[in-house]
Amino acid sequence: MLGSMRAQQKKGRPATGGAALRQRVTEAITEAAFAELAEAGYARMSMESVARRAEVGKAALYRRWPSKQAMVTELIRSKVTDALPPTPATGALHTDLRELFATFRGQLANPLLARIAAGLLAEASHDDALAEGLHTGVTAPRRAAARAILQGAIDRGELPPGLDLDLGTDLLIAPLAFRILVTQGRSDDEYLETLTTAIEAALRAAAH
Amino acid sequence: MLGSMRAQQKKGRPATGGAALRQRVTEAITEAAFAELAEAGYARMSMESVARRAEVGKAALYRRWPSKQAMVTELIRSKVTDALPPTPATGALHTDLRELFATFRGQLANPLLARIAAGLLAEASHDDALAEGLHTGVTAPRRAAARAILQGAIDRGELPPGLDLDLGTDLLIAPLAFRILVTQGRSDDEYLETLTTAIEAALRAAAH
DNA sequence: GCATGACGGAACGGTTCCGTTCCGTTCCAT
DNA sequence: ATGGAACGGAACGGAACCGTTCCGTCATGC
Repeated sequence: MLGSMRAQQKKGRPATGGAALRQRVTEAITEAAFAELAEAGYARMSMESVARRAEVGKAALYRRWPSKQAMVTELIRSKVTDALPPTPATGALHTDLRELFATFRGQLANPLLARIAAGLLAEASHDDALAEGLHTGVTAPRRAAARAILQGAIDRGELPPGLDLDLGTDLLIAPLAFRILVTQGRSDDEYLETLTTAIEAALRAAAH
Repeated sequence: MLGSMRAQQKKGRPATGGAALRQRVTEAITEAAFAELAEAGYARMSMESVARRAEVGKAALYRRWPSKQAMVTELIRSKVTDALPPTPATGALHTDLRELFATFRGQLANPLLARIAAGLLAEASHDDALAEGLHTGVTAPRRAAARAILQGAIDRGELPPGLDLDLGTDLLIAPLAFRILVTQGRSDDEYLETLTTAIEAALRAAAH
């Protein structure tokens, strides 16, 4: 998981025994890094503030990652791939949608992650490695899940075969993401139900 | 327009005549600032790089604005309020929507603005003044325009009175903004037409 | 035509940050 | 027990940046 954590077993070294990176320290750094990332954003976050918050020497950071960028991208990647994307298959479009929305809401509800997410999306424009990591780790699997739901509904005849899949996928992601990340309005169960009904109607109409 | 541009007419000063801030310099700074903002984002943009790009002394910047933050917020505000929000009133929901989407697309199509927009949204989380400026200058008028269209359609009986106006407004903004700013997919006339039809259907279904 | 003040350029002090290096201490596998 | 390595803490060089100040030059409005 931590790229630079390998024990650096030099060639003829006896390596009689010794100390290993302590997990408590790694956890403290991780938690502090996410907190700082949420409060300040990537550009304003400093390795010094992370170390201070974690009550850790800065050297402990650089013992684990070679740079600030490496640390952040790796933390994001592991955090995000932990929360695997869902692929509901209830057999009916309405309930599939409802479940998908509930899962998205659950993942975005964490205000820490929500604040970080907006910043990372912007940061990705100026950082190709980060953009790539976000795409394969976050965007792509979620779009794939959304697409699978649509394709299933088409196969069952619940949606027209001419459905614009790109537009359809946008409709499954954009309104909810927008509401939670930008508008920051309520997204309770009643809202989710209305949204589900509305998007279902939109999908049926979104054909060429 | 430029907050600190006032002539500083001290009390008894004769102010016999003299030099004024040269417009060419102001224009060069403005253009350079937007370019740097798009390439680097707010946090990475430096006053030095703006001055360098504009082929201008750094003092010329501080003669106009008291700080980096003041410069950026004021530039954004003036740029954005120049492009006034539209309020289509064609008398029919479908054409109103279509016109609104076309206007949004026109405003977001500028790739310079698009890159800046995502960065500013993220920045706003950490900068209350910027958030306030964006809300009153950008978000609020656009949401008001969207709401007006919906209310008109309700009054004409084209949409149910029970329509969730918050959700409806989201639906008018989120999918298109998401596609242009995040997905960066095509948004040609055919897409806009399909989107219009889909959202129209969603609105009719988005009632309590 | 003449004073006023903006101009480009350069330098500066002060701050912040990155990434490295060095301590003396503490943990841990052997 | 013992030794190797990670630990917290501190300091460092180097770089970047903000905002200010000072120049000699040059455009402009009275």
